[in-house]
Amino acid sequence: MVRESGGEDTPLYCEAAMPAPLDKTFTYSLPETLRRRVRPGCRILAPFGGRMPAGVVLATHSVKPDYGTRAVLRLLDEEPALTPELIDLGRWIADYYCAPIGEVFKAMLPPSAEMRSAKMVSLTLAGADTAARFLHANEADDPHVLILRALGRRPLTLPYLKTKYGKAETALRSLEKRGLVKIEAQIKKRGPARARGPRTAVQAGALDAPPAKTAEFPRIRLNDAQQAAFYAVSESLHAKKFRSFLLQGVTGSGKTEVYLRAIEECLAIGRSALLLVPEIVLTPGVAAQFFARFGDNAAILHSAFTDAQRTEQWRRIRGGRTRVAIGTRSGVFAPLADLGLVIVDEEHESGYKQEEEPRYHGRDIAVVRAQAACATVVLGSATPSLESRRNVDTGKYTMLRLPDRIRSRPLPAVTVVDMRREFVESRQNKLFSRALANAVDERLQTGEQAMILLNRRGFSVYALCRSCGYRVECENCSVTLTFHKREQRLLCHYCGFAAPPPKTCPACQGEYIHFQGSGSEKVEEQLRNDFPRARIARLDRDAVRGRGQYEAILNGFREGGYDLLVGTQMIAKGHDIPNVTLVGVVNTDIGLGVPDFRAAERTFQLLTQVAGRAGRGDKPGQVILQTMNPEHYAVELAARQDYDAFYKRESSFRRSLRYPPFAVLAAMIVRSRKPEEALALSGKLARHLSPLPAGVRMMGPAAAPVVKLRTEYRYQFLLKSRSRKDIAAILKRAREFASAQGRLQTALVIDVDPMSLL
DNA sequence: AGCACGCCGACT
DNA sequence: GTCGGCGTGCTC
Repeated sequence: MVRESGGEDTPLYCEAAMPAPLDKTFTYSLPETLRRRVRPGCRILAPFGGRMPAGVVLATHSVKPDYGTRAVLRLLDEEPALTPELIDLGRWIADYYCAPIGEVFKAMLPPSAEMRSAKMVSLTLAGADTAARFLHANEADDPHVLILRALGRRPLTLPYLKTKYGKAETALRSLEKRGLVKIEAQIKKRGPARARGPRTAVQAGALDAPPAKTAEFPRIRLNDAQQAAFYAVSESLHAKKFRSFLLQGVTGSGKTEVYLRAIEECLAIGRSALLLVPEIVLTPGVAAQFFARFGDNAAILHSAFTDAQRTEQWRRIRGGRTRVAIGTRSGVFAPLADLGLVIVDEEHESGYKQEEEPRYHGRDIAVVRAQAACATVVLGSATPSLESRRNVDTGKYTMLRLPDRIRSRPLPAVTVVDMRREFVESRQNKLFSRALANAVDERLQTGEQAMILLNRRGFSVYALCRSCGYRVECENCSVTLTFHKREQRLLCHYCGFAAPPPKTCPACQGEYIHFQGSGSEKVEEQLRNDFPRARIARLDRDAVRGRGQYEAILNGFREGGYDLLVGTQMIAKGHDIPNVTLVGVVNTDIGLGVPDFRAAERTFQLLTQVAGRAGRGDKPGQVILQTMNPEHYAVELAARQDYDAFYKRESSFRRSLRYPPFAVLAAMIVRSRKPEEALALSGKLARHLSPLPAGVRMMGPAAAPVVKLRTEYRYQFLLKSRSRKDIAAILKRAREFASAQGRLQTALVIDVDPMSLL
């Protein structure tokens, strides 16, 4: 090991995580001016390949590497952006999830950093000469001339020139070749962003809702169960040791109030607190409630904010100006110092899992982070994930229950309608059973409201030719296109591809194209048909295109502007509308047919959740579940609102087939634009990995349920084992194999603890 | 992932 | 002859 002398505490090099899908870190030399200023956790700009991206310094040292180094160009943070605690967390994530370390650290920071470097185009001496000659030329449409003229005034960025002038790319290339301009990766003029004075998100206009006054959200007296839960959490907070709780409470049992008290207690002790919520729950209304309680001491991290707003909120946390952060998935990386409490609300929500690199689970990271910080973690849900619930059984988590709805509202009465019998008895193939139609009618008479759920977007599931059976498929994915009637187009729900609905069959020119199956849009239309006087609103991804639409529709419904609300699972999430006394589920079976071991769990959770929307006021609620599988345990037990029985039943299924939480699962997907390449590589990988250690089972390679996704063909492996160590070792070998195959690193996707197998 | 470099068809 | 397509290989 060669040590150079740089003085005791003046490092000569830094190790940095750079944004590329690579497992390694990169060593840069530090120019003299930066040697004392660059510290672990700081962001830097450094030359990397042909660009100048932002990286994160993980360590500094004076050990000369045995390869040449390039110098850090610029320091972006005088104060480290990441604490040592978060650097360790990032390293852990990269290791645990087999994720490229640079991608991990990029995901841990607000998004603006990357934008600070850009390619600059400037004139060479010869170029300046030529530009001067063209100054008064009249060839106004030649991009070469236009660009030279523009550059004659000052250097410009490449992206700017590309948007301003057509064919800029081509023109610049030839200008560069002729030595008239030079293109260099450089940083923009702007200096390192400086922290501004303290401003809350409300003041910054980050939220649409008016700043609420504290009086609007009075402190509610806790009931006995809430009190007991709060005491348990409080005790743990005071102990300042790592401890995990699972807070199980049915919808409306007052979990939020327990969270708020716990956060207050944590602040009183002098430590900071973090609350994670699923994307959909973090609306301006929720944010306002939070600000009302914690005022300027709260920061909100939400992907719906602009980059500038997110950076602003992040800086307030990092600067210690706020001790409470509320955020969605990536909020788990909030740079709070001295963290005492982490709460994960609706911990079972799949939205906590990031479905792109790095594929981490926000809830699981929350627990790991809490452990490292000696903090208390509270996972809350009405329908806990099997993983979390099992951790109670094994003693890792302490269970806290809130069994009652506050003010003792009764649980709704649930009816299961067997749609097979319905057809036999009514001889009609209708979307709504007689029971549901009658129940809706009743609500319209009494002025009460109803929610109708069909968990699928669009109008119909596919366009089918009556003559030859051809079904219109996506150009990029191996799935059928969904018909969206209002927009009059066929849409791919996987990649967004859109096509006009064909008038005749593309395969046989047949004239009878039939739109088969039903989505939320058709439910809406059918309701308008059957109940012409009802005022109907729809809530799904298509209806909430613009900012604030979600809230607008929901508020309209809450305020009585509509009688019926139709929608996908979006209508099932966290909101309280007292006048709703009926919830109808048109087709409970949609999720059950999915080839995924979590199908039953997801169905149970959705049905339980949506059923909880009925009768939250003083009026009792009614729930009608239409199904072809009335005997399926997910349907039956959701109808009985019996979580414990579901947990038992589902556990025995998972145990016998060795699925999580009784085994560790990892998915590997080999992908390529060429189907034969994907197939060949997956075969090679399988051979490379065998023989597997005892106790590890590998399923596949097999075509992924959606073989072709976004123009790529995918073959899937599933690894199952009791031993996480064994799985990790295999994944490591798989990655090394992929690297050794050349440019194929990104051809292998690894998903540790996958939530979805599509 | 970007991005540069390099080697082959169809245009001025 | 050049332009520009995208296969190949690398990034301290």
